[in-house]
Amino acid sequence: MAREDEAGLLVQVGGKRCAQCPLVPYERLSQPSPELRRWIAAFRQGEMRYDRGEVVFTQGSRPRQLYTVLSGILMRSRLLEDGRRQIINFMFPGDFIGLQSAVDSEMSHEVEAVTSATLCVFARERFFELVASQPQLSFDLTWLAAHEESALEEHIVSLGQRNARERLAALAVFLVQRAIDTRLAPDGVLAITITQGQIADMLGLSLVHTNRTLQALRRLQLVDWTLTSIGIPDMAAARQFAGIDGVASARPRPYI
Amino acid sequence: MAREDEAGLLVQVGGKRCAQCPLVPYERLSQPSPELRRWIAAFRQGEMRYDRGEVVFTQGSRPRQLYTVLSGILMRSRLLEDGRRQIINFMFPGDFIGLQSAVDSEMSHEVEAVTSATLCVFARERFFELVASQPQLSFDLTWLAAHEESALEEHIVSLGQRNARERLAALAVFLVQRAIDTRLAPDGVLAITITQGQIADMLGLSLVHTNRTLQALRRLQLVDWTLTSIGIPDMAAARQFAGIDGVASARPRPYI
DNA sequence: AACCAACTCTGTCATTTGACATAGCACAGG
DNA sequence: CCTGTGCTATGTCAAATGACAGAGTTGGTT
Repeated sequence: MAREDEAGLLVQVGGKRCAQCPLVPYERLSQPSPELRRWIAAFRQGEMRYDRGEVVFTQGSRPRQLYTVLSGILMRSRLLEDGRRQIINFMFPGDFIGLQSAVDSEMSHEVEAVTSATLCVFARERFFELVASQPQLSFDLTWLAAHEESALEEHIVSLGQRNARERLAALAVFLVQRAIDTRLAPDGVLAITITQGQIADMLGLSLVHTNRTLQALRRLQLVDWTLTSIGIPDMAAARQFAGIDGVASARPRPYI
Repeated sequence: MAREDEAGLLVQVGGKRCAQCPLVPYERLSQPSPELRRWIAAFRQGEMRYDRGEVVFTQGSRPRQLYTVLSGILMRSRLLEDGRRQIINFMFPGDFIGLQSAVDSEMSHEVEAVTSATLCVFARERFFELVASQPQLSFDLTWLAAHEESALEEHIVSLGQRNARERLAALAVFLVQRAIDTRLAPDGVLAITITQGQIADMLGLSLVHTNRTLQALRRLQLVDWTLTSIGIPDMAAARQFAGIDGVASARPRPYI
C-alpha cells in the first residue's frame, strides 16, 4: 500500500509564482498582505505534485518539509500494527500539513493523495524563523491548528455518538461543504474517488455495513455517494439528519 | 448539569507568584527561562479555582480568558442537541485551555473540572501581543496544539478501530500515563473520581456495556478501575492489549 | 434510624454491526 | 476476446453492543 516519499518531484519555482498562487481566487480564504506574500515567496522551497495514492510521508517518519495544499485533496491516516487503519481526516486546498514535524516530533500518521494534488513546500528548519519574524503567520497557524482540532472533535462525536447512517451523512456533509468552500464542487456535487473501503476505515464501520448503509441513504434521498462523486440533494435535510449544528466559522480561513 | 461561569473566583495575584508556580517541580515539563517567566508573570491575570463538576466555560460561548492548568484534572466535552454527550479529552497540569477563543471563534466544547483544579488566567485580547512579542511561547503553543491533535487522533483510533475492551484499556493507559508524567500518580495508581457514565460518554459505549467490560478487564487483571481510582497492574501488558505503540515524546512538554 | 441521591451491578431481550462467502460489474492489458 | 483486478452488492449467520428494568451499595443528611 505505502510507497515511499520519492513519489513527487520538488519543482523549484521563483517567488514570483506566489503572486499567481492558485489559492488567490478563493474568496473563502483570507489572503495574506502583499508584503507577507513576498516574505512567503522567499520562504518557500517550491512545489510538489502527487498522483492519487502516492504517499507524502509515512507514519513514524520525520519529514524535513512542511506543506500547504495548493490543489487537490489528501487524507491522513494512522496504522495499527495488526494492519487496521483509521483515516483521521481529509485535507483541502489551504490546509497546512506537518505541524508535528514543525515542532520536531515523529509524525503520528501518514499522508496520502486522494486526488492528484500539488503542495507548496517549506523547510522545517526554518519554521522557528517563521514564528519569530512573522507574528501574523504564527497567529494564522494557531488559527488553523485550532480549527483542525475542532474538525477532529466533530469526527470524534461522529464515531462516539452517531450510528452508521448518521456518520455517513455527517461525513458527506463535511466533505461537500469543504469542497464548496474551496471551489471544488461548483454545483454542489463533489467529484472525488473514494472507495467504500476508505469510507469504512474513516467511520469505523465494516466494508459490508458501509455498503448497506450507503444504499439506505440513497433510498432515503439524503446522500448520493458513488465511487467517483458525492451529491447531497438537500443539504439542510442532510445536516438535520446527521445532527450537525452547522455554524460555519465567521472568519475566512487563513493560509500560508 | 451545567452551572454557569461565575463558579470560580478570579484571584488577583502578584507576578511574584510565578516563581513559585506549582508547575515548577514537574521534571517532565520544560521550564521557561527566568526572563520568560517574568514576562508571563506580567501577562497573567490571576488564578481561578474550580471544584469537581464546576464548568469553566460552556459550548458556544466566547470566553474572554485563556487558561493553563496549574493543578487538577478537567475534561472537555461536546453536547448534541438531543442530549447526547461526547467527552473529547481530559486535561492535566500544564495543558493550555482555550486555543479556539484565542483565535476568536466560538468554543465548540465545554470544559468542566473533574477534580478540584486551579487555572492560571490570561486575557484573550492580549493573545496577539503574546504571539508578536514572544516567539518562544508562540512556538510552545504550536507544540501543545500539535500534541493535542495527536492525542485526539489516538482517541479517534480507539473509537474507530478498537473494541470495547481495547478502548477501556487504552483510556486507562492514557490517563495513568499522563498522571504519572504530572506527578498525580506517584505509585502508578491515579486517584480520580470518574463515573462509568462518564467513561461511557468518552468511549462511545452504553453505560451497561461499559460496566460489563470494566468487570471483564478486572477479571483479566489488566485494569482495575473503580469509581475513585485507576490502577494498572502491568503497564506493558495493558499497552500491548490495547494496541498502543507507546513511543513517548522525546521532548518534555512546554507550558505557559 | 430512616431517607435520599448517585452510583454500580445483573438479567433479559432487541438491535446494530461484523464475518464470511460469493456474485456481479467495469475497466485495463495482452 | 479473454483474463485479471478492484470495486460494489447480497445472503446468511454470529458476535458485539444497546435498551430497559430493577436490585444492591455507599455516603451524606435529617
